[in-house]
Amino acid sequence: MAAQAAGAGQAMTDEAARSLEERCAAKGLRMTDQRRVIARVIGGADDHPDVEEIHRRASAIDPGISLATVYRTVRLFEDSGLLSRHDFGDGRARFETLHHHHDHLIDITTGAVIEFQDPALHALLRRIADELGFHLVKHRLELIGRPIDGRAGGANGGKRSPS
Amino acid sequence: MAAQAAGAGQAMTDEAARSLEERCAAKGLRMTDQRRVIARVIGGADDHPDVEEIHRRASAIDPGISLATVYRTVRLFEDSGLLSRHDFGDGRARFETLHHHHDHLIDITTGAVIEFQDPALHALLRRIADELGFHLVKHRLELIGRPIDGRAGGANGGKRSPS
DNA sequence: ATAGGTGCAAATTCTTTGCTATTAA
DNA sequence: TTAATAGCAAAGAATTTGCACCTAT
Repeated sequence: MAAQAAGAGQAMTDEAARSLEERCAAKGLRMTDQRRVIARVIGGADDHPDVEEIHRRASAIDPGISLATVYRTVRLFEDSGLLSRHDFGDGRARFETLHHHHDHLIDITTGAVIEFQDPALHALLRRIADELGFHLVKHRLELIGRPIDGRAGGANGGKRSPS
Repeated sequence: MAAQAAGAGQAMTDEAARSLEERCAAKGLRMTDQRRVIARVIGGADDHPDVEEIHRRASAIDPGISLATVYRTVRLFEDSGLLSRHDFGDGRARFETLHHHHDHLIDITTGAVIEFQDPALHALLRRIADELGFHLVKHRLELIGRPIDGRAGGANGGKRSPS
């Protein structure tokens, strides 16, 4: 089987959070309380929160954090190569830590996001770019699908459905 | 060769414009002067203009057309299945008529958009969705690439660089 | 000490909408 | 005729920014 669902069962609630903080520090970023909290929130998320959701979760830990700071921090982390930003079709940007490479399939009926990875796909994309005379720097890909009757939610390994 | 650049040399300045107008009428849309002009602009474009650019080009033909009308028309055409909307990373939405299926590669150095189509890619995407338990409804894909030295602009068949 | 960060509110940017006058069918 | 449309300006939603005050390093 080429494509396999990924990202469902990783135990990353605390470990990845700390490593995001670590990676921030390693990048030489000034670590304020706010950034630490935001890093923990994003690193500990197993979904793809938008800025407001990150702010909501961060506020639960430290009520003083402003939305502007979340925007600034998320931008900073992205520019530092620690986060990736996604556009799932609703107006807002969604974020996740940059762990293993994967792409997303969006359930058109629920909005749920399923992660998958497929080496053959990446090889093909690289080859296509190459044939057009380009070195593939990165790509944006979302599949939009409708569950096949009978095996609908099966691939969605316990992921919270994002509204 | 699997992927081939497409969309560069089609003679569509007038023919596709008329056919977009025709398709609008065929869909039962009320054809106002504004819609006719906007249809001609979009149908005649060989690039991927955003709303402001469409408005600019439409205004050159009929100065009375408002931006709001362009937004409404573009939305209408999209909902009628006559247009596709793209997000190339800059904030605004880009549009093009829905002709043959293709995807886009964006030159990271210039922002130029190269169209390509690759049947093997689409087959693979369908298969991936299928393996995850989904019927592939549609997909969003952009490759971001850097020209390989020596054969840089070669694949870009006379396409206007979109700022 | 001080360059850089934060909060707040105001500003931007892209897009949608309420309302009245206009028009295609 | 009359329901749908256009223009205009005001409203929204997401994101950015100016400024005075704080704080990691």
